[in-house]
Amino acid sequence: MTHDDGVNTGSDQTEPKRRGRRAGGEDTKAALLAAAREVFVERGYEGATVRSIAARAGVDAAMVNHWFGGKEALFAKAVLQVPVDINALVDRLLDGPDESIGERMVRNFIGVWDPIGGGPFAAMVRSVTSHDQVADVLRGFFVQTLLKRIVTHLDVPDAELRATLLASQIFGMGMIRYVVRFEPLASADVETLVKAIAPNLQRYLTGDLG
Amino acid sequence: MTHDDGVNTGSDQTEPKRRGRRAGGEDTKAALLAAAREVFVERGYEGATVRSIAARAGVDAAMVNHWFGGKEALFAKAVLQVPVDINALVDRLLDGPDESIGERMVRNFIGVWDPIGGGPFAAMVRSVTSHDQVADVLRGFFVQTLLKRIVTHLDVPDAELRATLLASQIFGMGMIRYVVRFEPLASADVETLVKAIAPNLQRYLTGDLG
DNA sequence: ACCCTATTTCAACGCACGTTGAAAACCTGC
DNA sequence: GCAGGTTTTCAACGTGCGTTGAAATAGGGT
Repeated sequence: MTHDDGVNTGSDQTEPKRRGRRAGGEDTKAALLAAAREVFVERGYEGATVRSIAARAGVDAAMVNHWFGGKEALFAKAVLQVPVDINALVDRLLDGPDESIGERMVRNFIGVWDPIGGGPFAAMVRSVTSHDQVADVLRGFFVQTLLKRIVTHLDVPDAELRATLLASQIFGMGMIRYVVRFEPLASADVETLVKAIAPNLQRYLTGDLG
Repeated sequence: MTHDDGVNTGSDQTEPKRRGRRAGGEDTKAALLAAAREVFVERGYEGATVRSIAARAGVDAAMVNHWFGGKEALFAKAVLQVPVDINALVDRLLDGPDESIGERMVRNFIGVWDPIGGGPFAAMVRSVTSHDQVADVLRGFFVQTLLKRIVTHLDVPDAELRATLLASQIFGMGMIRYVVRFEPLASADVETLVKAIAPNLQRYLTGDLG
């Protein structure tokens, strides 16, 4: 509530918007996708209305149906394109000595999410917990592209268990830092977190679990 | 969509439901609370409609307003009554040698959430991520009753940081096990998790973070 | 220039939501 | 057994949603 979408692009003329095809440079399909990513991130699936997305894109709500066929389809197209380039991220993680993978994980995770403010992280969690269809998609996605690559790179027993333990610590750090915001972890600098958390990740990766 | 609430309690008589006060034994206020907890857990705040909650309770939707004053108030009453008795839980955690607090944390956490299926845990997360008002309440609650007591019991530097690190690992384990359900962690038995996670918790509690 | 088609806005539909006021059924105290 | 209050259902309201069909406007081909 109490939040209005700023749509005015300056002109305060009272004439209705012109219809018909836009001037050359515009691409409403791309504008809708960008707006959808923003609004889905801010409000979650149910909270993000087609009308607000269209308003953000500066376009009529009917365009969502015309270009994507409906809200559901737009959501699929928009969200499944959101995830950061996970493969490149895993490359960076695995590139280097195995003894410092934990440290690189902490640095990369914070390096990715801190600059964009953690909002998208909270949105991802919101999607996972509130929209079963997308939860399944994201689950499969993470398991296949992230965990599987790490697992096959490690030459240790119980690789799958180690990978999920790893995920639990990273995910938990994200929850505390970006979603529930417990201090002082939420405001701690990278070096502090690396020194505190990396050794525990390292133990999950290559240490003795049992 | 495509999901109907089964409300029929057997009789297929076409006569409308009788009005007026119920027969003696019933307590619709309690029935609404129970139904609300279930439906809020299953669908989240926005997804849980007043009508579906009332239907689950076998009662008219207007009862929500009559007994609680509205959906918002019902949500507050229902959700804020969910949390397990945290104080008793902290007692159990701190009762014993400091060297095995980590192990007791894992055992107690799993002992609490596993029997109730993890659904309420997912609901808590859903509440935190989708409803700011409740997020604040829960945040204050956890910080004051859980973290503060552990912090004052520990005689170590950086107690607050240690407490939040602890929370990150426990919370993350809950997310992986109950919400996103990554295997094999989601199905691992308690002993496996104790051996894997407890040492890391113990390091956060009493180890060297520097 | 002219038609044709793609693009866009507009107005309206149907639906589901939370909420409300009044009527009906029940219980309690006298 | 009747009066008064409590509990419950019912019907309706207003709102906002996603979606739809038609009208309006622009560009592209010939």
